Amino acid sequence: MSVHSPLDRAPSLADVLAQRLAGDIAEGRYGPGEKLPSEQQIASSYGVSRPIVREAIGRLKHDGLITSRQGSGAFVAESGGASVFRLDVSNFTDRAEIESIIELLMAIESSATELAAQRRTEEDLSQIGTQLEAMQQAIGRGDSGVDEDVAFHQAIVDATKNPFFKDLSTFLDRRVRSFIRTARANTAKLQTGHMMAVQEEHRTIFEAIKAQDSRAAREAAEDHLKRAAARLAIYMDRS
Amino acid sequence: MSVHSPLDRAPSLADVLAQRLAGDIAEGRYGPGEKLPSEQQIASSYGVSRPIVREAIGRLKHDGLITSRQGSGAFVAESGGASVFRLDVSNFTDRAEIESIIELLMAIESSATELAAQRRTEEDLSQIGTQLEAMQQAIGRGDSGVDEDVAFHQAIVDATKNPFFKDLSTFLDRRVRSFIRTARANTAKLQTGHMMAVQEEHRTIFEAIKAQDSRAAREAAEDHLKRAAARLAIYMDRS
DNA sequence: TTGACCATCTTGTCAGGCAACTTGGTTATA
DNA sequence: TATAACCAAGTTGCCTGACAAGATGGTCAA
Repeated sequence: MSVHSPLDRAPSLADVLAQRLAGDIAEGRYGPGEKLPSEQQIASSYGVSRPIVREAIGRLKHDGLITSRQGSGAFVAESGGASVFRLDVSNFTDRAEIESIIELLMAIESSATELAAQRRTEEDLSQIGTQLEAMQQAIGRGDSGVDEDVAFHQAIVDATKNPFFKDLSTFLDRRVRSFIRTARANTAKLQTGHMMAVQEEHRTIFEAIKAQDSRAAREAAEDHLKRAAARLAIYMDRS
Repeated sequence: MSVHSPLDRAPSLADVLAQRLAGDIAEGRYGPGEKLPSEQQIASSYGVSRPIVREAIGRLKHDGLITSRQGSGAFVAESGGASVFRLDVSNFTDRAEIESIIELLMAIESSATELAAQRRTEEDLSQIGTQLEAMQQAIGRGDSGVDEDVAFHQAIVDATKNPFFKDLSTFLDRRVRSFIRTARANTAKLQTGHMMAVQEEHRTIFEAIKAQDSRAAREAAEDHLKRAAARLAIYMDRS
């Protein structure tokens, strides 16, 4: 039984207009700092109403592609490109895309673990330890332990004090978590053994962070993530 | 002489409304799959007009936070959180933020270099080699070589065949590049020596990728990026 | 009980208009 | 002539009102 994707509706006019304008900017038809035509002109030249133009421009503004000044006009943002990066993983069914995401997650988390080992305070360490313990108890209860697993990694990422690592990791974790959940549910027989292994790997990471051995922390994280990815791949091959 | 930032204007109504709605969703006031109030209701309850509500909702839709169906209503996206990640580095003046970005860039590029060593085709290798050569010629011409430097790393990231690495790295490079440019310009006396060193480090990376030695590639990339960050830090301390 | 049908609600789009702000030229003054 | 005040046109920000298209729930007839 498969869940139907929400069958992508016809994109709204504002959508296609925003995309066309973004394309025009990307292709350099409007250079950096250049003034865009007025909303009226855009509206008439594209054959849509001004509210549509406003909506499209508002979107580009939101993405940092353009800035507008009341009474003056809308201008393409300075210095090559947006100030906002959009990571769009909406088509989450493609296996290649999932693997790409997991790769990105591995890159982030292994680096984060290394940094965490260098920077962790005593409080960070206690937080991570708490999550490690929570995972242990989840195993004892026979829970899936996915939430505790994610929380453990989140605690590590928090210790880097780098908000970008944190936000990106939170986002990627969210996107991957449902996969992990179903994977663990569908491999119920192997679950206990797997989770004991996971916990062992977590403990190795924890000890490295505790010892502030960044190199060991990175290697332990890489090892753990590679194994985790392999465990996930087994599930994906089966389904 | 400092360039004034465009002195952030009063945020538009749609902006603050979008932020409030996003906050409501993040805090779980509207659960996943739940239906939002109608545009009319939102408009009257927030004291704004419907076009403003439309603009705000359109923004959230753009970010994958909600989906709307004509005739039915707007619904919070399923499965915890957006399908689009926004990396906002608009306040690029804060030094801590710059360092965080550089850290992220280092994490991405060192992992990318490792993957590139594993996956590079002959064509990838020749592309990377071409950029290495271009950098050499830029040094000969006395150019800054920033563009060639970036192109070299881009060629490596391309070889990973991972679009997320590529897009993220392109974006981060763009944001950091202007800094590097000014840094090299302001350290003109050290420039030649620095660039020879850079080129040497690049060659080490290239050789590792050529030999498909992923471990050596990662270490060379890490070494190079750490040195690059240190060179940048020298400039930032001076300014 | 079941099926067709319709009133109602909601979103998508449009038209027109007013207020606030910017800009460039015009005019009056020193 | 040069300068300063001023004004008119253009532009964005926002609003009201309206209609079309699609979805939903209830009603009524078979």
